[in-house]
Amino acid sequence: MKRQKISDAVIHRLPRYYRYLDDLYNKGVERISSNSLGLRMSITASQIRQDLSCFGEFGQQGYGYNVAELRAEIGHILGIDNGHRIIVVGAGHLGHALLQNFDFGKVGFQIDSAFDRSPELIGTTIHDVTIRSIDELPSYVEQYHPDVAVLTVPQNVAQSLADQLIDMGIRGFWNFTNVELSTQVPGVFFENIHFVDTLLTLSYRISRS
Amino acid sequence: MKRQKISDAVIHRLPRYYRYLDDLYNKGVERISSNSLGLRMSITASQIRQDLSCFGEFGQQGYGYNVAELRAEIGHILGIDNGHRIIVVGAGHLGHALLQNFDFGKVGFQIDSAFDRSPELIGTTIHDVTIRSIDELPSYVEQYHPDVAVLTVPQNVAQSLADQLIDMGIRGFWNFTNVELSTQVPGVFFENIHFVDTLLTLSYRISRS
DNA sequence: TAGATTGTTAATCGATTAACAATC
DNA sequence: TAGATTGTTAATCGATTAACAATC
Repeated sequence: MKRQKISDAVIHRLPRYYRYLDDLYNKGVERISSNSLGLRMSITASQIRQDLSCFGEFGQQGYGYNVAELRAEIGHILGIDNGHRIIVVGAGHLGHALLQNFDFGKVGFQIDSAFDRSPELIGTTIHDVTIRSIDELPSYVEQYHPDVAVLTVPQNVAQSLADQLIDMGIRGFWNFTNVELSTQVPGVFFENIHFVDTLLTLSYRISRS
Repeated sequence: MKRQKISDAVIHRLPRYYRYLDDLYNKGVERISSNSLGLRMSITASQIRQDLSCFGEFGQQGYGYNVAELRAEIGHILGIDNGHRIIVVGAGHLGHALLQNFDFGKVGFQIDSAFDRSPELIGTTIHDVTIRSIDELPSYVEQYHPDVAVLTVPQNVAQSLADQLIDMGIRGFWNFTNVELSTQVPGVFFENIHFVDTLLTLSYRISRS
């Protein structure tokens, strides 16, 4: 096992590995070789072995990988078993859609609460998650120390809200506001979701085919 | 200008260039050098010039780039001015959120119609887009020839629906179903949006900080 | 003109792939 | 055991960065 900085390329492949292994696991597949996994994922067996070697030795010569085991190992690397707590800030349509459809528990996130400013939403429940007033956010965070915030609020409040949340101790932002957030505070991470980028990539591809 | 295959790395940076240039444009900035753009975007000036050189010569020695012009050029490369037509298939919460919040027009997509199976939704209007019965989909596509379909339907119908849509002539899928879609048909492209991947990347990062 | 900044070529760096000894 | 397949080292390939002549 190599001990060096893990490249972004590798990190971004991990969730995909996890998805495929989870799928195999749910189908009851017991073992798989880097070769056949590579075939399914359209990548080389070499790359899979190289990637995994950054984190340890999970296979066995002549056998391959045990699906359940490798799935668990990659899940562990991704922090799925850390019991991270997450809150949803902004319960408009997008926040609503995520609360309704996204299985936070499946990737190890415990979702406690959602927050909104709109009086009609406060007190209602989506998929067992209660929507609270945004005014309760500071005391809530102080008490329960969630790790990550899903940001589905209007653009104009995004950065200032993020700054407040960072002050309160939030360390990760799953940011759907289309504003590129940033901070000076170390140890805080953003995943900025830019829907428009993927649609433009698609636009590019169909434009020259 | 180099004439060669454009790498995926370059293609995926184009939408980001467009976003930054659009922002500068809206702020009324007239010109920018590769150096100062690179500073803003946290990439090297060299990379910007190298990337742009795949598509033409858009700058001027001693001056830099005209923001409005470069924005328009990259928009053109991305196919923003092709007047692509797009439909939304599935008007649940996520489809609803996209119809409500996403500015399709801003990236050159004309959104005509949305489709759902649920009787309560059929006939209603979100943001000027009428939701039609999914039964009308074939005749609609035949008549209006949309290019791209946004897929926000349940997982179990995703692939079969995609196959049907491909038969009808749809060439691009903005796929939010979390099913990795594919086809043998050439000239058809998928952008598979995996929310879970980005959240897991975030999980990874906060887990080791 | 002089200074600034491009587009492009060459150099470097890193990521992917190939090869293979080790071993289950 | 023999065959299969790993983990790792070396080779290749491609992407990023640096350098600079061209020129606005």
